[in-house]
Parts: sequence; structure tokens; C-alpha cells
Amino acid sequence: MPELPEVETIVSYLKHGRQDIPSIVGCQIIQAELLWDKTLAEPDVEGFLSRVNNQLFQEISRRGKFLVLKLSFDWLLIHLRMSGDLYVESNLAPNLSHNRLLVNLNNGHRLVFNDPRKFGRVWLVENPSSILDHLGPEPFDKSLTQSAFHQRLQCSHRKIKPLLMDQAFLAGMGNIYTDEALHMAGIHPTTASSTLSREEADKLLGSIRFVLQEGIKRQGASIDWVYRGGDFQNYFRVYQRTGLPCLQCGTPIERLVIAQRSTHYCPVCQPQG
DNA sequence: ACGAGCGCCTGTCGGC
DNA sequence: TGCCGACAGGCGCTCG
Repeated sequence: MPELPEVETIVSYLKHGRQDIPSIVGCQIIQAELLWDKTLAEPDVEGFLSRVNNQLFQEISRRGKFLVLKLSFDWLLIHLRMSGDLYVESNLAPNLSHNRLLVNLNNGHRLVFNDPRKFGRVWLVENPSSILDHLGPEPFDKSLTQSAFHQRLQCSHRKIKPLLMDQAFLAGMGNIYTDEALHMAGIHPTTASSTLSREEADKLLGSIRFVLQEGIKRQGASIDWVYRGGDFQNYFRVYQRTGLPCLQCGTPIERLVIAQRSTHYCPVCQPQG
């Protein structure tokens, strides 16, 4: 599922609340229930359930695709992977079949981690840096200048698509937004990153920021059976549009598999290097 | 230094 | 209808 814009949307919901659902900031944890043990990456179940009790949610943020929840004494890190979702609901709501973790709060609500495919993971740690330190720069980080980005591209001999999806190269890009950004920049997904000119690199960085911003503005994409309110799926240029006309030139969008991931591109707007 | 292949999981969809 | 393969917003591991 979620890439940077979807995670950012969830952060916003948790921080500010939505409709009749309150913010979790300042709420105290009454009791947690782990419904699928492997959801928990760290520590062990006993340690988690006892340590998390009575802590308050102090700050909610995002790093790459990680949700970063600062508690009174620990940090709760959550990665949604392919199918995870995180939301707040009344603790009277019926328990859904794919709920993996429930965190009951002192305001009659609970934080729910729901994840059909069970790939998502949760960490409770004293210091988040051991987990977050391997991530590359945030796409919107001011220190990621055009020239710094070009430099980073020059250093690798990998294909541009898998490189952009490598979280150590850049934090937050996934399959959708990578395809969208490459189309907007007019770059073929198999292009060797080191062959990109400064102009192409500038355009690519601008496109990455543009599509991510667009995704955030639309509150993310809702695809397959995962719906949480966003509608960016109605604005896809290439993703899941195989065979449909390119919105720019009318040529049918093509699909190929790169690094085991489905890749969508326009053969005319994104010519082979 | 790469990329391919696979494992982790459940669900949906299209074809036969 | 039922079965079966392909596919799905991610990532870590092996292997060559």
C-alpha cells in the first residue's frame, strides 16, 4: 500500500483528528492487544504489552514510509508495508477480521493497526535511530539540492527505477509514485542512473516532488480494496494504465517488470536511453 | 555492485 | 460453480 503521501495522510489524521474522531496527541494508552504476534518486530510480546501501558502519545511524525509515534518514554514505529492501515475509532466499533494490533486509549477510542497481508511491522524502542538511520534523505529536505541529487545519481550504476525505490537512496518512494515521476520527467525506467544529465536530474527531482505533493493534496491513492478516503488514483498518468492512451501523446501505455515490480511507462514520452 | 529469485501473507480478478 | 494462476502500494534474504 502506502507510500509517502499515504503515510503523510495518516500522520495528519492521527495528529489533527478527522470529523468526529479526535487527535491521539496527549492521549494515554490504557491497554494494548496484539492479535497477530508476528506484527511485533521488537521487543517480545510481554515486554511490549507491559512497557507501552500508561504512556502518552506526545508527537506524531513520518520518516520515509515509517510512522513515528513518540511516547512518554519510548518510540512506537510502524511500517504498513503492502496492505497495512492505521486509524482511530471508537472502542465500541466491531473488531474487523484483519485487525493485528489494538491500542486502547483513555478517551473511549482506540488506535487500530489493520493489515490483511500481515507484512506490516511494529517496533517499540527507546531510540528510533537504529531503525531509521539507514534511510536516505527525505524528498522534501532542503539539503537535497539539485546538485546533491545529481551527485547521488552519478554514484550508482543501477537502473533508475529500482534506485528511486531503494529507501537508502531516497526515503518514501514506492511503485506508484516512482512510475508517475519518471513519466512526468520523460525518463525511461531502465535508464542507468549515472547516465542522467544534470538537466534530466533536475527535472526528475522536480517531478518527484510534484507527484508526491499531488498525492498528499489528494490524501493519497485508494486502490484495490484498500480505501481510506484519498482519490489520487483518479489522477494516475501511467500506473495501472497499461494499454490506455498516454495523457500526453495518446500512445498506449506499456508495462514491463523491473526488479520484480510492475512498471508502467509511455514508450514515446519516455524513450529508451 | 548488481539483479534475479524467493519468502512472507491474504485477497481479488479473469480465464477456463 | 470451482479451480488456478497472475497479480497486488514492501522489504529482507540468499546467490551468482
